[in-house]
Amino acid sequence: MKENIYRNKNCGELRIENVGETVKLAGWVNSIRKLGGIIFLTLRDHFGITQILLRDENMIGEICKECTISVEGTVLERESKNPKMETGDIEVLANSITLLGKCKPVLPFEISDSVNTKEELRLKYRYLDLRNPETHNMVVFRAKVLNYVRNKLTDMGFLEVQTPILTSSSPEGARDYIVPTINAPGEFYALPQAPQQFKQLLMISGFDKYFQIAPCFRNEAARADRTPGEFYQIDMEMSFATQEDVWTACEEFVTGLFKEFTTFNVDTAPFIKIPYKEAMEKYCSDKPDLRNPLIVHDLTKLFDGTEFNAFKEKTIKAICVNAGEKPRRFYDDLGTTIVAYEGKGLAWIKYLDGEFTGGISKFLTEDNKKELIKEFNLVGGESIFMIADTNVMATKLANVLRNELGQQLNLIDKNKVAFCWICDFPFFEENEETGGIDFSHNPFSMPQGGLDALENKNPFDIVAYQFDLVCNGYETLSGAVRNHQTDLMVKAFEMAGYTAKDVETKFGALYNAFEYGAPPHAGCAFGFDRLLMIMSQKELIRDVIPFPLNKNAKDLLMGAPSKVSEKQLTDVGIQLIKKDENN
RNA sequence: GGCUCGGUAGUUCAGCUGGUUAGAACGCUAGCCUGUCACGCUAGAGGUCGUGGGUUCGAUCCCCAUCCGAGUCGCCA
Repeated sequence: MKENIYRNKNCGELRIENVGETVKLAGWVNSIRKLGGIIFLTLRDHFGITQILLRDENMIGEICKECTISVEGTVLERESKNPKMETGDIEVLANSITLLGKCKPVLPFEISDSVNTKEELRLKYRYLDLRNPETHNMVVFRAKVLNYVRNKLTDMGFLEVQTPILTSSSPEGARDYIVPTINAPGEFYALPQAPQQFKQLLMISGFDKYFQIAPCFRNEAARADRTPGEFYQIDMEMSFATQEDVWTACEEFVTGLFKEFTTFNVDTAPFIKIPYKEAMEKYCSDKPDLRNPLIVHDLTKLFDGTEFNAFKEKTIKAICVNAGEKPRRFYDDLGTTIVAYEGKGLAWIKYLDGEFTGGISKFLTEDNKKELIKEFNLVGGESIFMIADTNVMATKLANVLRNELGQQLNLIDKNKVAFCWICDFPFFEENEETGGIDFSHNPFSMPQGGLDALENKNPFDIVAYQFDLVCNGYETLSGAVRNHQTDLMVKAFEMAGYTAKDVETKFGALYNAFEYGAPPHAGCAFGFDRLLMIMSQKELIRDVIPFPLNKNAKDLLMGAPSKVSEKQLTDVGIQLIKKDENN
């Protein structure tokens, strides 16, 4: 450390070898312990904590916890060492102390216990929360990962390109954040939801492989694993590339990442591929947690013609598992969970000593029993959980049930990281309200079978070169082979109810560019914050973001969003509607 | 926007069927303490029970409204 007027060493580096040296440290007062005659205080900075010994009580003056001070003194070997501290063999006997920044005596929360404080308060005083080594280290970890991402992708031949933040509104997808401007009152920029069009344009410009740690903005609601407002993607695109090329590149990148920063038992490449349709059948989810071994069975056919009213004319999804000796309460609570997700209930039976017991067992016919034994290879001790509902609801609830059983029966190995590619996503989906055709995922992706498929296949049977990388039940990446042919694009949009003119106005830049020789290209984007969340085993995405917005996309520290002056509004041609007059 | 849970001291929480002066721990203040490291001991200060209304002899507690926060559904191509 370069010496200056405040310090010549940091608070994490002094060891037994330094005994006898005169040093100068600066940092925050972490704790003060007065023992009558002598005072121990610990000094904390970015690098660590060192104990300071004061032999003169008067030296403490008005210094209290969390003041910043500079201490000049001699390194001593401690009389009683502390093996829990890295610097626990030594202490610094203070010759002089300078108070640099005074702190109020009562803090909004104790720094050492900040993680147990109400989140609202932590966010309002985020600068104090970030003094806690646990939160502090998260920011350091994030920086290290960022650095690795840059180096690794650069080594792999990707070129980092920054694309505009002030750009134009994209009509598809999430709602935009819009930005007014004094240059064109009444007109608005939009913040990018993703650099999608720009990265494709870069491919058309002849850049071979692109990446960007890209800020993305979506004006949508938050979840525990989804920050509202803004987030970061590791955005990638490759020209003259196939789906497999993207998979290979991503597997190399992501396994390297987990190996570098975690000690988890990570799946080795190549990761297994599961077509969307199969994922929905086996797991009732397009983001299955493969650490969970449970498989969903469809018993609709098995119960065809049943006299059990709750099962009549319903889709039946079932999970069979040996739940061990669980009390009745366990089954009831699972049912409550299903009802909380708007299910009608949870049917269950147990198979013990060759007999079906409990729950709805009395409604089973002899045929039902035989077929159940065959379907699940029952040997005894199993419980079968069944959901009867509409196809959509039964699928949704079976997913809830699978996750719930996985957790409650401890079937999930927390030390494992399970990856899978979910591929062959449907290109179109039915609009539930109008019955019309909508793009199901990404209108820019390439339909498998090309123009021929678009013209001749049932639209809902067409799948796209479109994929997600799922990790422990989280969607960590979404990608696709792009559609780079204008005739295909026009046809696809036409099927979804748009005209060629619409395509040109909405995606003008990209549409025009495709007419000047576009390379076949493919790419993807990782959710950077979500990757960090998985790597650091956090349950809240806010725990991996230095200055997160709260659930309602408010910045409690800076007070954003906030009102602006009349002049600012006039400059950009905006007049606010008064709320009271609006009702 | 819907649903669920929550808001009590600086912080984390308890507070019984509605009933005397709303408690604990940590933190803070003062005093004592020369080897602590979650230091210890003694004493003390600190409350608009989110806000407004209602029921009641009486409301932290029950009801209504409202604000704030979290989770979740919708939403997130």
